[in-house]
Amino acid sequence: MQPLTGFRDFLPDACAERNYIFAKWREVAGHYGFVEFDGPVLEELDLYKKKSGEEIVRQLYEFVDKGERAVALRPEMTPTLARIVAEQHRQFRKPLKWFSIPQVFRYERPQRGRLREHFQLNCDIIGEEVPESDAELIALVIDVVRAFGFTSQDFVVRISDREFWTELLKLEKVPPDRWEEMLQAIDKSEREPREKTEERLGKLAKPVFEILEKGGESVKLNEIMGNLRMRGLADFAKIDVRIVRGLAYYTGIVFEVFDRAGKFRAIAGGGRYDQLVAQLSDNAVSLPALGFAIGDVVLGEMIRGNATARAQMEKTITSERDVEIYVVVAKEEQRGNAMAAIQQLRDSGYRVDYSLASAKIARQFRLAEQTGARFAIVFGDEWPQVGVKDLTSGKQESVPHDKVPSHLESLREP
RNA sequence: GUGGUCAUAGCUCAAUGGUAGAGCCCCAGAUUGUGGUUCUGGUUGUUGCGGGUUCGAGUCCCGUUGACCACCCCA
Repeated sequence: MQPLTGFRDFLPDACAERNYIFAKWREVAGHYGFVEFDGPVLEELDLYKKKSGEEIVRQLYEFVDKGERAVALRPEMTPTLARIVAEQHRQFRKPLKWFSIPQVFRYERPQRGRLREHFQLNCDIIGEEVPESDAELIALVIDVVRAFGFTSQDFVVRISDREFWTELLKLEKVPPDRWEEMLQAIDKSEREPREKTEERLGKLAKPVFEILEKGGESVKLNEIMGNLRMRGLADFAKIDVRIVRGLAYYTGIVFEVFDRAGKFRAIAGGGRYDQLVAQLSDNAVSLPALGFAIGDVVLGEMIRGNATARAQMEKTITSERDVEIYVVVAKEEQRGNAMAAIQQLRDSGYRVDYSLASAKIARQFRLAEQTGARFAIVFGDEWPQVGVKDLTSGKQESVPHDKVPSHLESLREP
């Protein structure tokens, strides 16, 4: 039996990596004053339809439950957040700075960096419209990636502004109902042959390509770059108006994070969605909002593909997982005394392991080695003395059993 | 949804159409109380599944399931 297509088992090594990633995410979000929330994995299908239209249903894990409700596994966190905020925002001072680490689902064929489920860090600021909030959010995404050991040599945030393009569309008198189509064409221009994009854009092709070739900018974009420069983060970001993002709900600044080597798909993306809360609450509540998401799959691939990031991860995982003390029961008659010591050491906060079944001494030492223990404590004929062995140096000392805790403390100091 | 590549031991992989193997891991031993390196021995398979061709199929053909990669789409 295997897991379903596109789903993962997390064996201990994979689970340790996942926990490492989550811990870094929580740590950095905390540095920025964000607080964690969560919501249901299952939502009414309408929540997603309302936001993205019927065609999204094709990629949704969607079904009718036993109460005949049309439901879907969450494909992203933003609609849930917008729903919660529309209902509950009065309880909280603005702006809200919230993050979440949801597992999200999509029904599509798995491929590199993309499965049918993954975890993502979502960070959102609700109720603030000044560009400083856009800069703050971008600084956060930069610091999230930096936390894994990556530098400005490894990744870059490409920052754009949908308003930059909608201004042009207004100027060129393109009817608003065709804006989304035009934005999609610009979004695809990097990945498609020029002729195809020209065809999509029609009379807009000429001005758009002029801008793309000489590089666009705006007062707002320059202000955000200036803000990042003050933080010393300018090397991690650049203005790039080619970024538009596929989702229809973005209204202003949008950005995506890429590895500089271009080996992976976008590792994070986000932007401003000032209308979404109003849209989901039928205009009962209107709050400006912005957020980003970064997934665990591509980030994990990138960490494993980078020597520095990988070493940092492995070191952290090892130091948190290895047991510190392995108790060797050299004589079965000593098992009772060993158990008492094990309980005491565990109460003191040590990670302690031992062989549940009786085993030869050599095997117990091999197990001590394999669990990564720094010390072995041998219970045998010397009782009430016990042997405390430093497994790194191989040196063993005989210590009265009741002096073991203080002896370990003295060895631990340096 | 479309296309390509692949599927052999727990893991990584061999095997001209002719008796299914290696390394790693695991287990046991090398004068009965001390790990890492060594040496010796051992366990492990309906060759993903179902059909077909053939005297004979892991190998060739068809189907199916799954994996990987690309496209579509992008949260």
